[in-house]
Amino acid sequence: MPSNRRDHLVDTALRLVMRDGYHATGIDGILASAGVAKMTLYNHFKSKDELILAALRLRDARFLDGLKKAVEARAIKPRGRLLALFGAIDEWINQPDFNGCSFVNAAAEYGRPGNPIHQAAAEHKQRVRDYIRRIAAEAGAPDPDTLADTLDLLLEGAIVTAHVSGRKDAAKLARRAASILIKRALDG
Amino acid sequence: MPSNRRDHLVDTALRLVMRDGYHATGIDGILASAGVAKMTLYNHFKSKDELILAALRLRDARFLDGLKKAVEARAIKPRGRLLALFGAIDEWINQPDFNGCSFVNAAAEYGRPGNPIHQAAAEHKQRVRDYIRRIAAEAGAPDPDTLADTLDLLLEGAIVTAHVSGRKDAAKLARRAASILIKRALDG
DNA sequence: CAATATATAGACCGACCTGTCTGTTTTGTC
DNA sequence: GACAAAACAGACAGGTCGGTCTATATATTG
Repeated sequence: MPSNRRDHLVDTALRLVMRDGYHATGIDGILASAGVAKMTLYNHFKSKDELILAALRLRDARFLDGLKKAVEARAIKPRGRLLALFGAIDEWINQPDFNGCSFVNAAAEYGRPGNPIHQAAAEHKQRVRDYIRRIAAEAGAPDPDTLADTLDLLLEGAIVTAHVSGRKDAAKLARRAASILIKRALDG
Repeated sequence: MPSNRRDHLVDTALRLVMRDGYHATGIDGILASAGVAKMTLYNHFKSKDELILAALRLRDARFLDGLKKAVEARAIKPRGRLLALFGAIDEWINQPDFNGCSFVNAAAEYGRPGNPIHQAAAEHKQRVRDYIRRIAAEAGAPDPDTLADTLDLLLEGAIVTAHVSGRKDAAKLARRAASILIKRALDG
């Protein structure tokens, strides 16, 4: 039963690390921004890394939930939903506060694959891929794994390109390529 | 005419930030690893950020040079070279010390697009895209820009997926999708 | 050899870092 | 209103950060 303050702390930490990065965001800044005392943090978490892990779990849940809702609102049939993935990402990367994928950024700062934070990023990406795979299977793809992996590559490419290069059209571009690949995978 | 010590410093800085990240790599560590005095650094650079910028310029030159050489060694005809891009990236991401794209990682840590380091990352990506575009044009693509942008998305997706998720087959997967898209763009 | 530029080691600065501790105040529950 | 749990503010510790400064030593060049 997590207390309200714990949730508020995690939410604040997530907001700040998404904006400023992980190493660049200090404990004191999070506490000041949340209006929470230091000992409250260390009563709920063993370390800054544990707080970050909780923040990433929150981000994972929110992102997947939002993605699913956006996709399902945009299309009913599975094939349409595969394309709707790119519409949802397009909307996201064009938000003014878009700052790249928190998990890619986390993996960038915690580069070693054994690091728990890096691992959490990998697990998030796995969950996204699982979701895409499910839609691909529902669409009747003969090889839903490969189709999901391929579409996921395009999505990741669009997200990272939108961030690094500021290409706001990256998702639309990815969508065009995806359309071809989906057609070929399902109809070919 | 840059002095040898300057080059050595930049080279050392690049190696360390590629391994450990930008904020996580301290000045003192770079100096100790390079065997160079602190004042030597500040005689050649105004700040740590300037040193990082020099390191990224070095990385940019090395990466593009290596990519071109690898591509040109793998195929003669432009269409083969478009596919060879993915072979080159495949080789890279399967190296044991692969730690993601330094420029994606830089953009992750210096998230604001106005930041000079972020900007250097964007410029690097632009140069990569320009190179791909040139090959696409040589291959006779009716719309080399779009083809290059699309292939670049797949490449970026493969690089980031290989790093975050440890998918060593990401480039091979991307290559398969690229093959379809190239065929369609050139023959379709 | 003399003169000048460059590199050296290392002390030092103020700021910031994560994490600990103390004592006080608020909060929630019976 | 009594009592206990939780959160409070804030000092503190030990370290690291980027960056400056001094004084010594090493190269380079005339």
